[in-house]
Amino acid sequence: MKQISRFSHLGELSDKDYFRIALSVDCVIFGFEDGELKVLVIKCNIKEYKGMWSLLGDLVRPDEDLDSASYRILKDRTGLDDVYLEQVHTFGKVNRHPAGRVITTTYFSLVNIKDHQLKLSDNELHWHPVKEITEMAFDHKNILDTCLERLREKIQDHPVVFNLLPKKFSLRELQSVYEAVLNCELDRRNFRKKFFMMDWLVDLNELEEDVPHRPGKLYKFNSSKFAKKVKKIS
Amino acid sequence: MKQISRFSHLGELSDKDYFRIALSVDCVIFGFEDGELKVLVIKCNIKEYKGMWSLLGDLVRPDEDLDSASYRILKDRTGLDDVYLEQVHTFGKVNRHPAGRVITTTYFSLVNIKDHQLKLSDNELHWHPVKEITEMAFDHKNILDTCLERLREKIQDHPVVFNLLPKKFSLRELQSVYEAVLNCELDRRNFRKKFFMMDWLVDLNELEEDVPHRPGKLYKFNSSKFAKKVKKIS
DNA sequence: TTTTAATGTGTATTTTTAACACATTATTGC
DNA sequence: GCAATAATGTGTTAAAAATACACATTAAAA
Repeated sequence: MKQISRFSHLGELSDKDYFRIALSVDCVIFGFEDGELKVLVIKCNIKEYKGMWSLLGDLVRPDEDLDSASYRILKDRTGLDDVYLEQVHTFGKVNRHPAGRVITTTYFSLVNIKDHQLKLSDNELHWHPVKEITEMAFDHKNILDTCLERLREKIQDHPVVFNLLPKKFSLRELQSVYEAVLNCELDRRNFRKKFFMMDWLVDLNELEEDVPHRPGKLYKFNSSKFAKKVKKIS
Repeated sequence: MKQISRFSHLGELSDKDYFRIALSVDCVIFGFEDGELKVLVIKCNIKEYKGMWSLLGDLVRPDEDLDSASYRILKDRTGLDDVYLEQVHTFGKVNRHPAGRVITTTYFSLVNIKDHQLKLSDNELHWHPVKEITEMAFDHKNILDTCLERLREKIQDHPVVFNLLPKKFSLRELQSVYEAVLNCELDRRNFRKKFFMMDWLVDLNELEEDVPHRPGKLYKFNSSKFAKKVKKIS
């Protein structure tokens, strides 16, 4: 490792001291199942937080980009490749990790749970309803809250929730995702109206199957027609 | 330094390897002067970017919180104490710093330039109009752009621009700040209407002095009456 | 005293958001 | 097969917010 000469005016501390901070990445991986927003968590096995849920994370390797690190964690854990990933915040309190100084950069991700059931053989891994999580290891509850808030802002004007759904979905399912994320009820007519106006959907001229009621039309996300001007979901 | 046992499953790399990433903080310090948005920059003296402007930054010390590090930089450089500071993004490309692996967390800050002219004796430090900066050392132009975009979003519904102004200001000055930040013209009547509706201002019943035209009324920021529901500035 | 250049104010129009009800369709149970 | 059920699908109206726009007032400067 070369000298960090840009900071050489700080003579009172040697470079060696500065490399005593570890950098990690934690991923808040959101999924949607049974009408609920869920998050992928794992049982913590360090003694201070034994048995509590924690987020998926790992240390950043010296030779990988920060974004690549989050991508690697996601891919290793879920087997998914083409996922939505967004950096949210970096948490850097001195004592946030009992084992030493670890600063963590957090990302949230949106995946379709059904797409990677296979990988969940690891029974320490678990999809947990976000609403029911009150406590987590480390500062992970705080991280989860921060990412959830970011997600709520994001879906207001960016077409990202499609990542939580299968390729083909009904408007009912789409609305259900919004309601789960925002934790509120939405007016069906206004909801549909807005989505048709925004041009985010393609009508597949197919109907739902195996639903215990009148089947709804199926749509897919229209990736080619991102509306420049976007509107809030009411 | 203790073992980072949470990550101990990663047997293929020793802990030592992980501590070869340095963590820095860079501050995008915005000011407002002569009707322009400015940013505090410093001449870069590492050979790869000799003479180019760079942001104010420093390595994070092992025993200080991440937020404290940004605060320290700001205080050391500007002498200001009670300033607005917000974390924006962490940049972590492997080769972003020529001297080695440095991941940087960036903050933007809003200060009133007039409040700390004294400290600017250091002539490597310089308030530069944001609009005129096309190139910077490292990835700092990218960082500046990211922070500017965040600032633009922020001022839409949060009362933060007051930090760029003196305690007492006219509506003209306030509008001028918005126009400088958003880089657009605003309708004076609508602008005033909205601010009065938002209840962010206190009328001081004083008039501007030493202006070469009819003096406007002076206001101060109403810190006690944060409106819950905020509106976009048009 | 006149000119200049800013401050200060109100209304009408358009756009967006929010509230709201009934007919239609496929499934389920009798 | 038929009735009951539970969802889908659709338009209008009212309220709120955003936008466009013009003229009288005031103090300084000429």
